[in-house]
Amino acid sequence: MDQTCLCIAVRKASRRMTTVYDDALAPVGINLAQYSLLKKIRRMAPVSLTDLGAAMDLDRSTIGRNVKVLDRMGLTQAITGKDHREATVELSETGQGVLTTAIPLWERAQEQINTRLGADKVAQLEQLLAEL
Amino acid sequence: MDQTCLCIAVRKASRRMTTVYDDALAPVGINLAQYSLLKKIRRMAPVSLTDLGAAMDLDRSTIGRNVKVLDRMGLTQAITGKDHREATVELSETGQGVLTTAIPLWERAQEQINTRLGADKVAQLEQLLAEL
DNA sequence: CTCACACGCGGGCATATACCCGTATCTATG
DNA sequence: CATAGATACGGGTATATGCCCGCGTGTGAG
Repeated sequence: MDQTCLCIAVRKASRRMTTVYDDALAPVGINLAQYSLLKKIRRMAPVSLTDLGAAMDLDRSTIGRNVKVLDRMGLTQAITGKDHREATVELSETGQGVLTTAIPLWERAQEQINTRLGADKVAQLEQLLAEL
Repeated sequence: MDQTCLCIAVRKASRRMTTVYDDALAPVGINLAQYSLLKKIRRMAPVSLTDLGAAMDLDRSTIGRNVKVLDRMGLTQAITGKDHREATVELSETGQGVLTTAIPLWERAQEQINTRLGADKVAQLEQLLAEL
């Protein structure tokens, strides 16, 4: 008997669900990870990479690299503060526009999942995941 | 109000849980993704990369690259069949040994999650994830 | 004021993952 | 049998992610 591995199940679900959101966001040229990062930056801006990492539960270096991509896309910009160690970032105007456009697309993906699973099960799932 | 994004929650859970399993498996020098792949190869061997990909819900090229790593580690080996297009793989003896050693470690990680969440909630979670 | 230590990052290294294209091989049709 | 179309991969390209190391910057203890 093959014991199911919760971790593998979660990873698989993660991949699949990410694809749904990525597809939904494709028209604006960003993926879910970038969307998530943009939203966080908007909320926290101006924010250091370290703080972003802590808030998103991601390694600082990961944030650094991902922000670099957003920078290259012109969606974010660095701000120079007093502490010359910090790389503080905020959304560019383009970034704000993209995020605004992206939100309804993201909501559509949310609805897609809600429809497929049912709102109560989604809530249940969120609850369980939060306990991990 | 910040609507929680199920996808982001799943991704976060995936990262965190993967770390737990990766740490548990570290003593044998493999991570969860590799463990999962080795187990699948053992069950299906000799198996083509395409079939592995289908079984694991992963892109074929991803399987190819991941198997290459296992190959380099000496855990798997290629078998030449009649169809010269296929890259059929199976576990090496070392790979079998590593997998055998890894299983108890993996089980410990399973237990860790079970303890933290409770068996019933784990079952619930698996159920919900399967519906995605 | 200085210097040791803490802090914030970038870059190196490695894996995981996906998509696309080109090549090699097989197969089935004419 | 010859060739068009289907298959199976490998490699290129790009992102996401983590860990570790080294460098530059801040800061507080003496």
